[in-house]
Amino acid sequence: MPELPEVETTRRGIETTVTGRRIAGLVVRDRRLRWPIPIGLEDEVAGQDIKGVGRRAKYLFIYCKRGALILHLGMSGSLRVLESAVPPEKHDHFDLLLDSGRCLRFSDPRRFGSLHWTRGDPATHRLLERIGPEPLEPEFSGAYLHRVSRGRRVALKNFLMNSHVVVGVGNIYASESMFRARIRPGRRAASLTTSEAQRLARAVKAVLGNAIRVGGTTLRNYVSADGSPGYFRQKLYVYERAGRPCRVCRTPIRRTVHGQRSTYYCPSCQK
DNA sequence: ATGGGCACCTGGCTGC
DNA sequence: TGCAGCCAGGTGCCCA
Repeated sequence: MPELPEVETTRRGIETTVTGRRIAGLVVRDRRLRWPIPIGLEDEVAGQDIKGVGRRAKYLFIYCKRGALILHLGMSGSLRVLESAVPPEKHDHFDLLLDSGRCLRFSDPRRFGSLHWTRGDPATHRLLERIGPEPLEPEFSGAYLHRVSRGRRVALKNFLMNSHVVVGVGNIYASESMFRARIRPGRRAASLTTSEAQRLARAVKAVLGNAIRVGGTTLRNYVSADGSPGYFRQKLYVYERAGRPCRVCRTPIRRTVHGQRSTYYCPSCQK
């Protein structure tokens, strides 16, 4: 479920609960996430003081005095704040217990999520050191997009989803951004003109920014940190709307596949 | 360097 | 009602 807006919503949702607290314990029930949770992490983390919560791409950071936890929600993960460590359910893989008595519970049916610990700056962690700019930062601009797309033959939608180009643009928002920029997702990246690159960068910022403002899109069973669902608070223009009329021009939305992922677009609005 | 495909996993839905 | 088949929001890695 989580794309960048959902991850940022989660970050904000846990921030005030965990900042300034001490970790009373880490309880791991299933280590088999995308990367196994290291044995002994419980001892490393217990007693650490939490300084704050950060995010880079879709990775969440819990900064501690002597290191940081690096968390990823994968495709089906969620992080919730509980008043106490009530009995866990099937996919509740670990709990971070706080000295306040509260519990930060990680749940992830598909186990594509992950938990790492680093003693250094998490931004320089092996998984993060070579990724592209944040989409909402000024560094990500039309000029940047135009420059890095020169000579690239991949479909624009895949290009947008490449974390070396820009981070945090997942499958839903890639389609939505292409629609907002009125550019066909299957075009080669190199075909972007300067004005189209400008439109596309602005579209990505607007789509992600709006989604964050309303607390994430949320399809199916995503829950934010307080457990609220937040269904469809963002209006989707093309995603999962194949065959239905375009909200702008009524032309039926088309579905295609790029890089084994569903792509949606309006054949009339997008050129 | 680039692009394409695969892998990791479970659950929900569809259609027979 | 049962079951096989297909699909799903991520992303690191391997190979040509």
